[in-house]
Amino acid sequence: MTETTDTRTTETCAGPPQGNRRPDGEDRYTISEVVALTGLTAHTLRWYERIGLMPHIDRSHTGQRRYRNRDLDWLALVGKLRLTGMPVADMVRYAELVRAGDHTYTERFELLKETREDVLARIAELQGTLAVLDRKISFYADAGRALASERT
Amino acid sequence: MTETTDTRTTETCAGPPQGNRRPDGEDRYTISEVVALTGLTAHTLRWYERIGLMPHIDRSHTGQRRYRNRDLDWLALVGKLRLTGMPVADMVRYAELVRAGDHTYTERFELLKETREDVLARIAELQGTLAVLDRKISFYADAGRALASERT
DNA sequence: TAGAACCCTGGAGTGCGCTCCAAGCAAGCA
DNA sequence: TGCTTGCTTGGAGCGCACTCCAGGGTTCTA
Repeated sequence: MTETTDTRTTETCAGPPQGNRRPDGEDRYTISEVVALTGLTAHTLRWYERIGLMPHIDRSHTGQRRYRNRDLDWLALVGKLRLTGMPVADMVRYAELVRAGDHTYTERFELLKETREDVLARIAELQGTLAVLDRKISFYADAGRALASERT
Repeated sequence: MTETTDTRTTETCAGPPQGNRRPDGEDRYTISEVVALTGLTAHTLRWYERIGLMPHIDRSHTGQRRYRNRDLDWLALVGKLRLTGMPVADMVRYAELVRAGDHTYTERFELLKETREDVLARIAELQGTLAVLDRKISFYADAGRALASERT
């Protein structure tokens, strides 16, 4: 159970495996392939690397990036965390913990649990908003019917 | 059923009435009172007004803002919409429709329905993220137990 | 009547998360 | 061989949603 395995190569951790991936060993994607697979821009991918949100990406003999399946898995997790509104700085912190090795397990655990609480709170907030929207929507639906019947 | 009534004075539209409000007629809050009631900063309140997200706020004889209950209701709605991630520009658009009068009912209706769909999609995304987090959290919980038993 | 606390304005500044640019190297192909 | 397309870098720029500032007027309390 290595640090790489637990956070980056088990694709069950970041959603179902995406279709068009190459088998391990031949998984060397160019940046534009990763753009197509993730929906991120090449700018963003390079920026993620610069700020330490990505591990060091393999390079071809001429220095071009060659992403691997585990990098895609990591990007999938980052994408999920981004959806929660987690600041990029916090994700960088998590990435640093992963790089630091196994002794950071508990810290990562705590960080994930806090994030989980945040997500639950966000969902509750959104459901509150949904209730407000539904009230207003039904108000406008009634108003629309009233106007329609006035016209007839 | 006036335009003001439908979107700003019916407090049932923006959540339960907050406790410490004054009765209509004596509802003239200073900006710092609104700060205390909403959690927004005075800067933000003035900025909302400048960009057209607030209606024109009543002024005292010396030009100081005096907010009314309907303004608080509107701010409560804005707060809810903000939680959905709706861009301020879209909220300004909605505010403009409200100011424009009753003939914008259907447009407001459509806007709210779209927002509702967005919120539902956001909730679904967050629930997907929650599933990922739960998988990772239980992984770390197991890893923690394994490390603990190794040590004994 | 003084002093503290509050409020006003237009405009400039901030932090975040990208997004783009310039200048150059590399790879595939007619 | 030239042409097109793609990739590289550090650093500058952008849009959003605030956030703050300077310089001045107002209101409240003692």
